[in-house]
Formats: sequence, C-alpha cells, structure tokens
Amino acid sequence: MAQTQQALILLPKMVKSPPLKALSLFTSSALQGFQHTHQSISFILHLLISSNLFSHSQSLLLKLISGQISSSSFTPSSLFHELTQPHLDSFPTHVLIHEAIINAHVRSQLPEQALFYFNQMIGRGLVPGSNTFNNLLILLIKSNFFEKAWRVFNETKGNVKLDVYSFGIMIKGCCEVGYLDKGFEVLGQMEEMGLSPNVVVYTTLIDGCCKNGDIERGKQLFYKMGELDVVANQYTYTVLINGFFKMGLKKDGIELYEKMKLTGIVPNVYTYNSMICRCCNDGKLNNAFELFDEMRERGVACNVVTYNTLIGGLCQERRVLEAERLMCRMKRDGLSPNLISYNTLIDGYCSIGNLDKASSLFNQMKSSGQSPSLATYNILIAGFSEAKNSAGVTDMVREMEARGLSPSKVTYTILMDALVRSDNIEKAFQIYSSMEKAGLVADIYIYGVLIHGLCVVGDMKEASKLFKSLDEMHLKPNDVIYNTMIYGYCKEGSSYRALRLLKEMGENGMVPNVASYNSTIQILCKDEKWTEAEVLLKDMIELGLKPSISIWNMISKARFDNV
DNA sequence: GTAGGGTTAG
Repeated sequence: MAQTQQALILLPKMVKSPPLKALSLFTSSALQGFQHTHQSISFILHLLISSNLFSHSQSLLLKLISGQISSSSFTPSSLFHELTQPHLDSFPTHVLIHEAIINAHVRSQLPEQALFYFNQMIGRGLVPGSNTFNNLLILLIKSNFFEKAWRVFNETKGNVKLDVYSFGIMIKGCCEVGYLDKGFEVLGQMEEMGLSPNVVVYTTLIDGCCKNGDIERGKQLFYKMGELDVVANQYTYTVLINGFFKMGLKKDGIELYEKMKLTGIVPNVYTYNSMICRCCNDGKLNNAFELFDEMRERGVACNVVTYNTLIGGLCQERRVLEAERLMCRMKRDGLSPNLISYNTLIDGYCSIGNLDKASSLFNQMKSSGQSPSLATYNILIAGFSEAKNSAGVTDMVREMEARGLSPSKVTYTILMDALVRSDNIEKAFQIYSSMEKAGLVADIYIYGVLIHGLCVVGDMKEASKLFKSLDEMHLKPNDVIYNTMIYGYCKEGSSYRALRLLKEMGENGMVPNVASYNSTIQILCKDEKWTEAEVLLKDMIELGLKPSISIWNMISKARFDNV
C-alpha cells in the first residue's frame, strides 16, 4: 500500500520530465521494488510511443510480459486490456499501442496472445502495418499454427496493409506444410492485387515444388519468371538444380548447372555443395573432388557442409581412413568439425566394424566440446549391435539416458532389428511393447522389423495379420516390407501369395528386388506354374535384373520338356 | 533482427 502511494507520488515528477528521464525514473523505481499502477505504466508507454521511442517502449513491454517488472495491482493481461481500451487518445497512438503490444508478444514467442491482440485490433477497425502483420504470420507459421496463419491471412487481408513480404511468408508457410496448391493460390492473389512477385517469391515457390515432389511445376515457374523478366539468381538456380538431383533427374540438374554458368550466374558454395553431394551419392568421388578443387580455383570458400558431404561420400565407399584425413585437413583449413562431421565419421567406422576407433572419435568429439546428439548414440548403438557387442549397446543406452536423451523410434528400431537378426523375436516384441509404454507410436520401419522377424521364424500367419493391419493404421508398406513378405511366402511355398504381392508392388510404383523375383519364380516352377513363371522372368529381364542360374535351369528344362 | 538455397543417423 505504501509502495503504491510512492508510485503515485512519482507520477507528477515523471509528467514534468522529458521522456527518457521519465523512463529512467520509472525503471529505477521499478527495480527498487516500487509497485507501479495502471496509470504510471500507461503514462510512460504513451509518452514513449508518442515520442517515437519505440525500442524503449518495446523493451518495457517485454519486461512486463516476462514478469521482470510486475506489480500486485495488475497482471500483464489486465494491463494490456486497459491499455487497448478505446478512449480519448489520439488515433495514431492507439494504433501504435496495439502494434507495440502485438510485437512484444511476437518477440516473446507467444503466438496465441499475439493473435488475440491482433484480432482485437482488427475488431476495433484499426489497421495494422504490414510489419506487425508479417511478424505475426512468421511466428504463427514457425509455431506450427499454419491453419491459424492461413485463416488470419485470408480473413483479414482486406483490413491489413499487405506487401510482397506478406505473400512471400505465406507462400513459404504453405510449402512447408505441403500445401503446394495453396502456395500457388497465394501467388495468384498477389498478382490479382497488382503486386508483382519478385525473384524471392518465385524461388520460394520453386523450392516448395521441389520439396513436395512436383518438379514439373517448379520448372514451369522457372520458365514463367523468365517470360516475366524476373531474373533468376544464385538461389533460384541452386534450388532447382538441387530439386532435379533429389528427383533423380541427374541430366537436367547438370544441364541447368551449365546454363547457370553460361548465363553468367556464378555458382556459390551452396551450388557446389549440391553438386558435390550428387557426385558422392552416385559414388563418383573423383568428380566430387574435382569440383572441390574447382571451388578453390574460383575463390569460392568451402565450408563445413562441403567437408561433411565429402567425408560422407568417402565413408559410403568405405574409404574411412581418407575420410578421417579429410577431417584433419578441414581443421587445418580453420573449420571445426560439427556434430554432423563427427556423426558421419563415427558411422563410417561403425560400418567397417571398427568400434574402437568409433569410440575414440566419440570421446574426441566430447572433449572438443561437441555434445553428442540422439543421432550419435543411435549410430553407436547400431554399430555395437551390428558387431554383436551387447555390452557396448547397454553402455551406450545407459549413457544416452544419463544425458537426458530418451530413446527415439530410431533407437528402438535399431535395438529390435538387432534382436530379430539374432533370432530373438520374443525379446524384440518385448522391446516393442516397452516402446509403446514410453508413448511412442510405431511407424512403418518398426512394423517392418517385426514383420521381418515373423517371416524369419516362419510365422506367416502373424506376419500377414500384421501386414494387413498396416492399412487400418494408414501406413503404406514400403518396398523392404513387401520384399520381406515375399521372402516369407516363398519360404513357406505359397507361390500365389508371393505373386500377388509382387504385382501389388508394381501397382504401387515399387520395384521388387532380385531376390523377390528369383524366389517367386523358383517356387512357381516347383508348382509347375510355368506360364506365370515365364511372365515374371520376362518382367525381371526388362527391369535389368539378373535371374539366378537355377531359374534358368528350371525354365529351360520345362521348355525342353514341353517341346 | 519481416520472405529464398546445400550435409548425417533406422
């Protein structure tokens, strides 16, 4: 009570001072534990805003939201309610107060509250500037409230000042949640409003096309921007080149890369990294290193990603020693290996079965100040289980949990897979139920491991039951699962079941592996279902797969007998 | 400090 009085005593003094002096009176008294009131805060905020001291009003609001400045006479929300009441204030200040409150909630990462004050502002017929609106959109999208962002965008776009950024932000949001059509819709709205999309907007949407698997539309947009004289830049080319590569369209990617250089757009580190990554994935390490040299010649500085990509490429070719040497070179180059560098190299050593080296790198990583992630543990756990070192596995799981990291679905997959591979299907199911108890929902990989386990032990009844239940769970079986089921059916001699799944794979756009063809044909032959066997044989040859010798023997014998 | 690109793990 006494303190409230003090604050009231302070008010006349603040009124008489210039804005910054008044503010310092306010903050120093607040720090001394003064209980401020609606009046004193309202006064100081209005003063700061009407004097254009926005950063000061902003930091004051942030302190109020975070509770750094508090008072027993109000809560932040009662205060903001009071502040935004329509009263006799001059109109511009009222707009600015609303905006300041919305911005402060945005900066405090409080999407729901920011949205609340935004809606209140619109409801009062006030028009927020595009900055305020755009920042709100960004926060909503970043906080996974895309639907809210979409609704706000569409419901209020007539009452807000929109600019190119607003549309760009919204398009990016659409692409991120996979609503490509909506992204194009926004582009259309933008054009209708007479705003010309710039290169950033086009690049964002082209990237969205690539990431959502619709490279064709991305390509069309690229042409469209050319027709509209919007000049593609390094970003645009890199996005599309990478998109081509991701879709396996190697030729188009390289062609565009050449076109980029011809047009005089210089490839930068992103472009090179994308190119190098493609070479590595194709196992063309020589080309990758040629590009690496070319970068140096052209003065494009490589970065951690460049090195990581090359380290990964070498590891995939099992050239792990060279990968480690490259990591040393990276350090000499003044770049510190990051989490991905270590994870990649540790995985490399695990894959050649050198767990000692993997462990020592793991220690090196920790002593260099890089903290292991869940992925690091998963890699090591996979390495130890592959090496059938169960003590190593247990240690890793223990250390991981001691660090406060809980096993992820990937961890469970690895553990269950190891058990299945050592014929311990019951234990695998036990792990499966402990996973469910931990609140994790099994995904297609987990079911893949379980189905594999059931097929290995020959329990096709259970395997088929599980396989059929995938559909009810809205999970699409992947090619691994199909191949596993086919393997299981062949083993038990159910040729027609295997054949049906083989066809189903094709209908779903998957290519069965050689083993599936070989074993299905084999049992079809055994059942003397020659016509079906011949058809499959033709299919597999067309796909470029090599039938096994025994199949040739069986088939040619049948042909001979029939003649 | 409002929108755009590249690398790892089942």
